[in-house]
Amino acid sequence: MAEMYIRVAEEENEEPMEIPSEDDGTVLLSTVAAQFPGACGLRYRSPVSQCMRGVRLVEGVLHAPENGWGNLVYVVNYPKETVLPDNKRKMDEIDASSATKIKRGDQKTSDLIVLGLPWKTTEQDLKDYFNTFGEVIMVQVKRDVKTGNSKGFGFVRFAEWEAQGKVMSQRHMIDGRWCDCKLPNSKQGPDEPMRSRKVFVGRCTEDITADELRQFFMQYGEVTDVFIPKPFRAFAFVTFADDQVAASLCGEDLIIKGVSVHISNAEPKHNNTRQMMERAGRFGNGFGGQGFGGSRSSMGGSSSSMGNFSNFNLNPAMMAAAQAALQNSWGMMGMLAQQGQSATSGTSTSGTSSTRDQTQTYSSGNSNYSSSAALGWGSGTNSSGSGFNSSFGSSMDSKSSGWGM
DNA sequence: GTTGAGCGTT
Repeated sequence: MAEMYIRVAEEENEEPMEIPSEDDGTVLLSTVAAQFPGACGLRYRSPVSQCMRGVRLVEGVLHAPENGWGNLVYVVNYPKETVLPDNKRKMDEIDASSATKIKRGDQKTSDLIVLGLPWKTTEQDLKDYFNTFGEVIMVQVKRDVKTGNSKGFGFVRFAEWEAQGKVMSQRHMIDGRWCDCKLPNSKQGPDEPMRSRKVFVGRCTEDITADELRQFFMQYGEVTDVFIPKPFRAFAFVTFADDQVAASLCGEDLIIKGVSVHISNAEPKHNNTRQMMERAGRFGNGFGGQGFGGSRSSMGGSSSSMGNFSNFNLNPAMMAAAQAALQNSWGMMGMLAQQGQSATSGTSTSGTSSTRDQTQTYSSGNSNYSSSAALGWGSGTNSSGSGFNSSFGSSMDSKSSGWGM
C-alpha cells in the first residue's frame, strides 16, 4: 500500500496533524505518541451514527475502520485514569488519583541527559540536532578533562516544556547512533517508597523488541522507558509515567506476540550508593518492613534476626562504613558477611558488556564479593505486625526513597 | 536463562 497519512488532532475542532501509516495500512500508536506524547488511542466521530467511535487497537497497532481511514479527523485519547484490570478495580483509588493529577503545575524545563552519544559528536552537532524540537538554551558534551575525549553523554536544555516532553518520549539518531534523553538522576523525582513507576517483565522471548514492548504497554499508560538487557536474558523493564499504572499491572500475566510474560515489581537497581544509603538509613531507624527483603528474597532465616539491627543508630562512622560496604553488590549483607571471613574480591561478574561499538569503553569499578555467606535474614515484611509500618517514612526525607529508578 | 549501563570538575 502506498504511503498515506491520517489526520489526527488533540480535539475534534483543532487543526489536525498528518500522521504516517504503515505499509499495511495500520497506524502505530507509537507514531501517534511521537507527536502526541502520552496518547493511548484514537477515536473519531462516525459519519453514520454521529457518535464517537474508538479505533481498534491491538498490541500497539491501530487498525482502520472498515471503510478505511478516509479523510476523518481522529482525536487523540489520553489515559484518563489508571487502567486497572477488572479484577483490581478500586473506584476510590481512581478518584483520588485523578483528583491529585489535576495539579499540572510548574512546567519548568530542566536539563536532560543525552546518553549514548558518538564520541565524535560536538556541542554544535547536538544543538543542530535538537533545534528541530524547540529552542535549545544549553548543550554540553561531557569530556575527559585530560584528553578532551567525549565521555559519550551530554546535556541539553530546552526553552519549552513541550519540546522537552517530546524529546524525552522518543529515541534519537544522532551522528549514526541511537541516543536516549532522560531526566538525569540528580533531577529524578522523589518517588515515594513502593511506588515504582517501573515494572519487571519476565519470560520475555528474544524476538520481542523494545519497540514492541513500548507499543504494547502504551495501552495502559504513557511509557517513558523500555530496557532490554543485552545479551538476551529473558526479561525487560518498562517504566511508566504514572506509578499507579505500573502498580496495577504487577502480578499480571500478559500476552505479547503470543507469549505469556509475567509482570512484577522492579526491584531497586543495585548499584547506587546514595539510594542504598537511604535504605540503610531507613533500616537503621528501626524499620524492618520495607527496606530490605523483596518478594523474591531467597534468604532463609527467621525474622527474629531483625532484632540484631533494630536499634543501631547512624553516626558518621557507621555511615562511612556502610558506604564502603555498599560499594559491593551485597550491600549491607556484604558488610556483615565480612565479619566472618576474609573477603576475597574478584569474580568480576562481567558486568560491562558494553554495547558500544566504539573503541573506548567505560571502566566499571565494581568488585563483587563472591561470598555466599548464608546469613540468616528475615524475608522482609513482617508486616502482619501491629501497625508497625504505619508511620513508615513519615519522618524521613521523602526526597530519597531508594525506589527512584 | 525472571531484576537494568553509562549521570554533570558549575
